[in-house]
Amino acid sequence: MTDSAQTRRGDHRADKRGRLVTSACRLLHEQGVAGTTLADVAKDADVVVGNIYYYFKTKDDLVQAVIDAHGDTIRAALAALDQDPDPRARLKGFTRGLAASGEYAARFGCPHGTLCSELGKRADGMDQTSAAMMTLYVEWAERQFRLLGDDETAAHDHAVMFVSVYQGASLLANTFRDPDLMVAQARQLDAWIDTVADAAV
Amino acid sequence: MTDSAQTRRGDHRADKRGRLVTSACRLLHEQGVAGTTLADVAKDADVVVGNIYYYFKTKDDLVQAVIDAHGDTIRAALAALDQDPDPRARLKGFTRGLAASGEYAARFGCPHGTLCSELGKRADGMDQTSAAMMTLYVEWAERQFRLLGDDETAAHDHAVMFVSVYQGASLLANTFRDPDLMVAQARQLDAWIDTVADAAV
DNA sequence: GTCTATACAGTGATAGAC
DNA sequence: GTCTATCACTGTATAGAC
Repeated sequence: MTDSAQTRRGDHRADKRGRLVTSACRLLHEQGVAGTTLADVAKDADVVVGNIYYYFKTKDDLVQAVIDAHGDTIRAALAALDQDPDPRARLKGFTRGLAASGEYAARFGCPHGTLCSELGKRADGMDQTSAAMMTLYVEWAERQFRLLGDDETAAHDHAVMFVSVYQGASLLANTFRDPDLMVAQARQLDAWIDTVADAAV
Repeated sequence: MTDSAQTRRGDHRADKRGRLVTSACRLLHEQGVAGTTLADVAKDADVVVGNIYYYFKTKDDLVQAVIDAHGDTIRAALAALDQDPDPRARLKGFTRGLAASGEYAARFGCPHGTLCSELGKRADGMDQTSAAMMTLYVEWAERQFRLLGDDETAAHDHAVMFVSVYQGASLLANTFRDPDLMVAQARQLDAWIDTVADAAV
């Protein structure tokens, strides 16, 4: 994210770095980290494979760039939801997005969740940086529950529950290849939000 | 599971097949499918690597055997919970198990969830067989919610929500390396079960 | 049934010309 | 900055002796 501004400055066709990250973003989601080769990324971005190493020192470096890009995406999406002044409406705006992404999740799961799942087994630093994506979700939800009247620990627990359902539903939608599952779970989540919000006040 | 009886019949030290499945079970969980080589499994099971192919035609065959073994484990665990006559107590027995497996989940995630996550991106048949593990959970929970008074669709949606929280919490506990997260979410799930159960009757 | 040796296909990464 | 060629290595899988 520190260099994403630099990445975007030149939007000429010569912005190979940006194209590599965009392609890697999609391919890592669809095929997983281990299942995606640098040759795959290079081909999709229309870059010669050896040239990747001019922009990224190692494959992990490219993965890191993808994680940073996801961070930007998440921040932007949550900022859009923050337009609404009502915290409960914000949370439900989130679940509306969930339901809408059913087809997507059913095919490949949540891009951030599956990435964390795969990197979570590693003991090097890569697992910690992917955790930052989930932290964005949790802290955002935490703020909403605080505004709804929760104390600090309640807000945290509710926020984790909120994100858990999101991630769990994405996993199950993908496992069962069922987009409607996301729609149904978004409804469940809405009902749960109401019980929590009503109890908090 | 069809040949698990055969596997168990001879418990001599010569039961190499059983040892291979046991080792693969653990290693696939800790390192992922792609991250685990047949050499890893062979070494852990104290079997020469070339010999694996006498028992399993391909690596995917071994993965399939692991999935079948997980199926047996899940069935046994759920059957143990069924000893309790009260469906609500059964569900809470499940969440107690969740809280207890915090350390485990924090290090490597849920063995079944991470397996589904990784295989879910594949388009061959392997993704469907791993889905069977999740079906076991969902159908079991579905039966409990039916007994609590839910109609068919409500029971299904509640069951999926139940398993979603389980899976999502496991993912987050692993992502944040936080065993306590599972304990807190087990409590959240208990509270949710109560609201659902009380509303159903 | 068990083991050794090895074929074979990638895959990440580097060197160096242009 | 870009490209070609290639290295070093790993991983699945097979052949065949014992």
